[in-house]
Amino acid sequence: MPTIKDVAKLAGVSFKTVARVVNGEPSVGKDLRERVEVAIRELGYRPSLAARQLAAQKSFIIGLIVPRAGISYIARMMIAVASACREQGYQVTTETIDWRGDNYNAAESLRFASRPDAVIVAPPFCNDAVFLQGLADQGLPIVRIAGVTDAPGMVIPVHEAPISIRLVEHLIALGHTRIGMVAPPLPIRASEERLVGYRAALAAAGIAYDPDLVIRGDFNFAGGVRAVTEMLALPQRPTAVFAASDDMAAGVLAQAHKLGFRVPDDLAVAGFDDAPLARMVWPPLTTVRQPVSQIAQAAVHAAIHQRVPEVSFQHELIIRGSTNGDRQHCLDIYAF
Amino acid sequence: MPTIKDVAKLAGVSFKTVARVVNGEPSVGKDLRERVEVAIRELGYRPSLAARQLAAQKSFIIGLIVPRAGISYIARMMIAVASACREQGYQVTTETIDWRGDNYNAAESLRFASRPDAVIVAPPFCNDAVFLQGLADQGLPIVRIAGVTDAPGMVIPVHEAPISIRLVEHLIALGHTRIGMVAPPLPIRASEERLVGYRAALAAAGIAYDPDLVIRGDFNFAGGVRAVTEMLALPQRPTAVFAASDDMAAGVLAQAHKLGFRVPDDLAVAGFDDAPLARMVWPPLTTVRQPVSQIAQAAVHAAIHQRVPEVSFQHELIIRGSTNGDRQHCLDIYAF
DNA sequence: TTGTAGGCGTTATCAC
DNA sequence: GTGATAACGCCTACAA
Repeated sequence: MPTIKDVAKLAGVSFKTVARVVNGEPSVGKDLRERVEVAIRELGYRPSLAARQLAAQKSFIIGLIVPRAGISYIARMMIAVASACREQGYQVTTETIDWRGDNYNAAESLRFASRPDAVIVAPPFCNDAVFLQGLADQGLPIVRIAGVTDAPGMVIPVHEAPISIRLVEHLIALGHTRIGMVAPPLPIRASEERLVGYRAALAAAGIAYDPDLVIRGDFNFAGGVRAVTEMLALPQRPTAVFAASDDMAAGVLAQAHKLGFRVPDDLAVAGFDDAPLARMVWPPLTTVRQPVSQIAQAAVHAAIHQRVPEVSFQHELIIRGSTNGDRQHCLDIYAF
Repeated sequence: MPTIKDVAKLAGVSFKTVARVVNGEPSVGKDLRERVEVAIRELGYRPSLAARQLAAQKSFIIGLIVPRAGISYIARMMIAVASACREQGYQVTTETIDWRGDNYNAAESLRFASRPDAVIVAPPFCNDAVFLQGLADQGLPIVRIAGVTDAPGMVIPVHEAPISIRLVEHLIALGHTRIGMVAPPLPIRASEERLVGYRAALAAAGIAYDPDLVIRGDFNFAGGVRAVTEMLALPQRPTAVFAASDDMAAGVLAQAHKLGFRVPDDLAVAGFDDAPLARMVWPPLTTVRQPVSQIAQAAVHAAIHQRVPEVSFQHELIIRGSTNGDRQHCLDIYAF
């Protein structure tokens, strides 16, 4: 493995000049710069991360903290964060925290061996003040994706109420007036806006809010199954259900099938996330696609430059067979 | 951040003694060792990875190369490899390669900035000799998960024929004689054994092999849709379909629904992988669970010690509503 | 614009 | 058993 000195020798310059070229500093003569670049290519030189880390007292690593549940959103986030980091010459190390219910091993999990320069914290941990304080105490700059509570760290704001309104408006436009909601587990998280949007859309359409039609789930398949079972047993059952995640929507769908309801004729179903799953159930799910890669880019930028960029994210309403009756398979390859 | 010298000063020993304690070398007196351990705890000292990397000329990092498609298998593999590495004091960096069809950017993708000490290569790349040679040329030790072709690197052998036989036997025991197969895309990969097992089980039961009933898919949902469409149009249609992945099985299932076939009454369906998806479609899929974490552990061991451990892996047949008629939701939380 | 000295926190080598 | 001393490859000063 060639070192900076090998390059310097071959190019006939001091190693500091090579370092300047490598780091893109402007103060290098054109001819020297070219000689150095040729030598670098010749030798296939790549700077040693370890040496840079040691000398610069920076790791060039961004930590990413995600839950172990909810694969598709995580996978998308991991991939998006990784590629955003790479563009900036950084690496990612992902810390996957077991999250079952509310019982997870907080700050202790976070003794990153790699000593990241900053950490990006995804939901739901981005709203756990104790957990975040533990990170802050380690002196780590923190970026919270979709943070809503009062806690240490920069926040990448994500607002889901407007798109949720549009989704419910879509259901209302189809003629539904009894619309159930499988809501997010806890009020203290960004996803609560999905419920807020639901209520706003109903109100705007002059439909009374019926608390019996709102049941909180746990973002898992099982939560959807349970919630819809309960709803369908009501004297005035819903004719449409909006689940706050695709996993829960899949539970709603499966249970509807099991109970013999036809979708969307007897019961319309909509989800949230546009997980791969959404296209693989039958009928495919109407849902909302999150701008994950934009969010990831903003988070990485904030992590590296200690400043949240000013951007607004564009969610997308995706209408499929589970609501509008146009029963086609979605055969596109899933784009992360 | 305390250094080894801070610890040494506090403990009143030379920093080399501290290093000996940290690295678990036996040649340290009992009293000194305890003094050092106390000092380490006192200061919350953790050795700097960067410095170790630089001095030892090792990165303590294992590279993992996975395709971008097929989320659940990847996610499980990533998590399993990461935790196996952590147990050994190593880190992982995952390189996700875009793989659509056969057109991926091979060796170029692999200039790991982190200079891993070894790389673990998952399917399908583990059977691409050119690709692997590119890695080998970089001087990287290679571990191939489920490698079957002749190529550089150690191989973690995975055999899927026996469990495939059991799966098809299960279908035969239910009375099926016309059993279709949505086969893996290419013969040159470990998953081909799924087809081999299919044929072996049919032969053992005295059922003639009908090439019309075997259609190769691409491991994606769309492949399952296409394959089953073709099969169901045959003069003598199958009454059961074994798809070589859960994604394809989901395609089979969705298309069966769309065409009005009842599952499993009109058509039984089975998959492979036990992806989260398998429990979220209706009816839930009969499938095969891969021992991913055992495989990952073996691979990590091989990567670190340059030697493949002698282990055999235990696949598991999981029977659900898509074949046996016991139509229950599987509500367990997915265990990676 | 270019080059030199010193140090970052470990491991490895060799004395004691 | 224990402890100096020299690397490891690069960056940050400062000097020329």
